[in-house]
Amino acid sequence: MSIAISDAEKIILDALWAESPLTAEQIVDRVAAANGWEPTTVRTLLNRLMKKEAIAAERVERKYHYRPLIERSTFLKSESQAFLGRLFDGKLASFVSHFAEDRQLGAKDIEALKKLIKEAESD
Amino acid sequence: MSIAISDAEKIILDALWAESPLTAEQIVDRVAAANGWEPTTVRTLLNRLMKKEAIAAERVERKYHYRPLIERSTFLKSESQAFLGRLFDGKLASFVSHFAEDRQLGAKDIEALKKLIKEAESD
DNA sequence: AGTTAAATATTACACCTGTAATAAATAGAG
DNA sequence: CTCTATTTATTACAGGTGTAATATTTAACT
Repeated sequence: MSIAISDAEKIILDALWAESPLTAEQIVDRVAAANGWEPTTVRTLLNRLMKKEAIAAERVERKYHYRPLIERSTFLKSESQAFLGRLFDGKLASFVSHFAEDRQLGAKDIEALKKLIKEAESD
Repeated sequence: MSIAISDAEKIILDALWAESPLTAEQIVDRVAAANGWEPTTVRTLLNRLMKKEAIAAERVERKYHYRPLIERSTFLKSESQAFLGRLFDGKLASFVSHFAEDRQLGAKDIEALKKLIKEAESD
């Protein structure tokens, strides 16, 4: 089941992936207002992430300095794989195809895809 | 928040998308063993899907005949959008790019992507 | 009409998640 | 040494989810 990070927990991880280590207070500053959270909510999420060993903390004076233990790219990869597996039989092409059918493919997406293909082929 | 169908519920929906209407018993036959579920578990999931109005049932004699109320493609679309939004800022290209970086793009994927691009452009 | 078998409906229960409030520890101020 | 402010830790609580067991309804049989 991948790494089982909840949506709320991921917001904390995002902050730590952007910059770390951070103290609890700094994390509160970065995410609480934007999500309408009380500081205690952020603390709870930090504790849960600790328990899951998704982050670690080092005590410096009286404050903890938190840093991520799992890498962003690892997380994205496992979530992506879980998503494709769950809905599209693990196949990227099925997913993109479904997307295209729905006419949700924008010009920008097409440009990006072309570039990726070129890179993948020249490799 | 899309349609909020849980993983277990989706397994039931998959059966109904493949064929419908089906009776509870027929659904049990199709999914229980494969998932290690008791028949009552399947009933519970059917009831929850009813409450969510994801499926409907018609009583024929003494059995209900279930059918999906949400379309598979609608569901896939909303799940896909939620996934891209949650992890890749809503951008398909970011997702594919992350995928490519990881060298998870297979020859088959590239073929499929090329075809899609051609179709999208000739459109 | 009473009993049984089949089907459906209700209830259960633990764990996860979102969202905190409250309690405890500890360092610094007086 | 005691009080207070800061920080961390513990507890809470409702709703969703996985996974069922039990209870009720109902149609059919004797």
